[in-house]
Amino acid sequence: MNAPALTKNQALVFEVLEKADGPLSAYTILDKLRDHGFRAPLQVYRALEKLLEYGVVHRLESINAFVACAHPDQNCHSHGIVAFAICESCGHVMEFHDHEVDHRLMDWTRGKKFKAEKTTIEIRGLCEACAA
Amino acid sequence: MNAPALTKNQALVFEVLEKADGPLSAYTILDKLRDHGFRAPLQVYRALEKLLEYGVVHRLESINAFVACAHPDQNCHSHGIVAFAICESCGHVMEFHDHEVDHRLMDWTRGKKFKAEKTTIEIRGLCEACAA
DNA sequence: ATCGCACACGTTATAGCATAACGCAATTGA
DNA sequence: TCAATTGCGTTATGCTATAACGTGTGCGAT
Ligand SMILES: [Zn+2]
Ligand SMILES: [Zn+2]
Ligand SMILES: [Zn+2]
Ligand SMILES: [Zn+2]
Repeated sequence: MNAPALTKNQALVFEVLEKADGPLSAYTILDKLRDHGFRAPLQVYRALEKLLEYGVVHRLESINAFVACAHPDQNCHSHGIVAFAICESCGHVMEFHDHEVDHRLMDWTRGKKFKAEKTTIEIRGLCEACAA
Repeated sequence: MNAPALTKNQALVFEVLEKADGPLSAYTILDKLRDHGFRAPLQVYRALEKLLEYGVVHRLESINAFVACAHPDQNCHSHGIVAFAICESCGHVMEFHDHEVDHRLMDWTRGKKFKAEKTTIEIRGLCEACAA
């Protein structure tokens, strides 16, 4: 899915996520956009839905939060499963891809004839700075 | 963490999960236990907290639900990361382990000096029966 | 024995996350 | 022009999870 021009609301939500130094919940985004006229959660969720579809934002399932894609130039959807390491202390997120992991999981699903649609890989723990 | 004898509430919650043929939300569990005196979400969440700690129940982050461990005899905590394939049509869950995947993720975290505490791997899609 | 502590439990209230359902306006394409 | 699509705003609601308080019970230390 390639990203068409963003609408006003989509651009606002995306900008907030890009500027943030970590993942944000939908309601946190809402609060940051009240000055721009946002009043209701749906305004955020609807924008997020599109941004996720375009692949420019990722959802972190294990913490109910959203983060701008760390690889804006590439197309995340095109190079396999996206994995995240989430620091539970400072909140920073590292996004990475590992084709070998993709391969192993694909092997498993093929063996089980399971049709994978969306795979979540999230490692929670402490980043180097916080573990010290 | 080895499981000590379960308390009454813990046993009731575990029994519900074991008998279910798929993951259940905490509130669904609550409803199933109203006849046994359960009245409030906390009764379920407190039991789940312990069952998760003992490793006999897993939490599916991507669907906010809980499932009994599929390997009751083994100790899931002892053989690496637990991965799940979740059918979005029939709700069935397959639990598996792949040491090669564990290895790759561990390699990555070591390289980044990230101290992993808990890793989530969840594949959502369609099981063989439902994909047909 | 009784004090202190840990733990499970019950209850009420609240916080946090997400969507349903309605209507309106602008765009597009037949 | 008409119908279909898409985005938007608003209100209301539903689902998920925890805070805060108090009770009772078991158990080891004094
Ligand atoms: Zn990305
Ligand atoms: Zn950190
Ligand atoms: Zn297990
Ligand atoms: Zn299925």
